[in-house]
Amino acid sequence: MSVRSDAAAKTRERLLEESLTLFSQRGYAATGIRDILKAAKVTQPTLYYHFADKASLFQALIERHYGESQEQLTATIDSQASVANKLLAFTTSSFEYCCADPRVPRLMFQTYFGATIPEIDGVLDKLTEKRFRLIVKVMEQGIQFGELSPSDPEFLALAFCSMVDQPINLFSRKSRPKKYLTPELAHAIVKLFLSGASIRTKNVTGP
Amino acid sequence: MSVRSDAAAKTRERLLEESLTLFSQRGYAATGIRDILKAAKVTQPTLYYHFADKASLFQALIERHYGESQEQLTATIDSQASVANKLLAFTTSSFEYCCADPRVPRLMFQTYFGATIPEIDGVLDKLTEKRFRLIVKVMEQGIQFGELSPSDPEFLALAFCSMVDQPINLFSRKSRPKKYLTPELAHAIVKLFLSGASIRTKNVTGP
DNA sequence: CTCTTAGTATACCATTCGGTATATGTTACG
DNA sequence: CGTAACATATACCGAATGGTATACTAAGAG
Repeated sequence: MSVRSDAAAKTRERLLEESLTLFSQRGYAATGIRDILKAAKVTQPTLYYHFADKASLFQALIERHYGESQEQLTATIDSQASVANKLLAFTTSSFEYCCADPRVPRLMFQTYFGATIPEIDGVLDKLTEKRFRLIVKVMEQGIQFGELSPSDPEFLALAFCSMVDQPINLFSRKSRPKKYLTPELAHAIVKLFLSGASIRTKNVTGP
Repeated sequence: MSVRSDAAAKTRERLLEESLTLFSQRGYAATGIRDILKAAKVTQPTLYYHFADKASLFQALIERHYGESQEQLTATIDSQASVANKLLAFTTSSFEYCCADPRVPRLMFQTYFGATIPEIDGVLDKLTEKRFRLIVKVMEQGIQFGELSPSDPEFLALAFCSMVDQPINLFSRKSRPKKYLTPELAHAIVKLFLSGASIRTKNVTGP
């Protein structure tokens, strides 16, 4: 790494960092290139030296952060043996990741659930699908090994991901996600998913 | 109703109808006033005769449709006695409402979860809060009357609403929401919420 | 020493945005 | 009949958009 290209990497980094802040706050469409330039203290030709256009900058941003979180998540799940613990690890890890830098989930959810942007469309689809498949696998294991009652693993994954992601989505928009996305909440979600909310009276399945 | 004001109501209606289609597809920011004019076959001064500005048109649109769905939902819940049936009615009713016109939930979720739009901010907050409170009440009843095991009713409502709303949000973006948001899915969600996913082995609470 | 990299500053482009102005027309109601 | 409601057509506004062009510079690399 030469001094020259090292400095270049730093400006590139500054562009990504500042655009993360702005995109996550105002969204892709409402964030002007000039806003980013001002925040990163860079002139317009410089931005177009590092990135082909606005969409490329955005895409680079998404892919970097999604890759990060995906790796972390996979490792955390694999470190656990039982399905219950895998799900708990998935939840707490997702919560922690959100609390560490709420800009990231905020950008993701906002882009995924917000208005369709033609230039960006489909960028997130493959990435979210990958994360979903991770949980489907866990559910399949759970059914196979007798931890979960036999049912559609895709349905279970959808329901569970909903219970995890919706709170992240909601609270990452608030001022203090850390106040809400606690380990206690993670635990409560997993427990509810596994055991349900109803009072269980003499409902025995075993012999 | 005079003939005159009746024709006026029809143009107003046409503006709302076409803007619903466009806003739900492209979102508020990306939908230009000119797009709406072209679709509704109306000139610009006419729009500004009926609505003060773009934001007012949008707000009128939101409030109309949210009011509709809210009334329907409250009535459906009240028509049921047990908590289990209330939750099932809430879910199926929400699904049906989405299938009847996916543009509506699509607009709602997109606006709520999408990028913050200063002119619109807070319009949906009170409305979604109202819907949430509806479910909190049901949970409180369920705990009080011994149908649900004692726990935080707000947490239960959050989890349940997540399981219902996230699929609506996801599938209202697809081409055929009716294929996915079936009564069977509604039933499965309620059952999962009440009974959980784990195999229940000799887990008796009663005497 | 020269060439390339990574930048700056400034100016400009066409297009679109939400919104307004003005002037004209139709038509139903009092 | 006259007036007010509801509409048309056309033209315009300032501001902002994403993106480009030109000219110039600092400095490390070969």
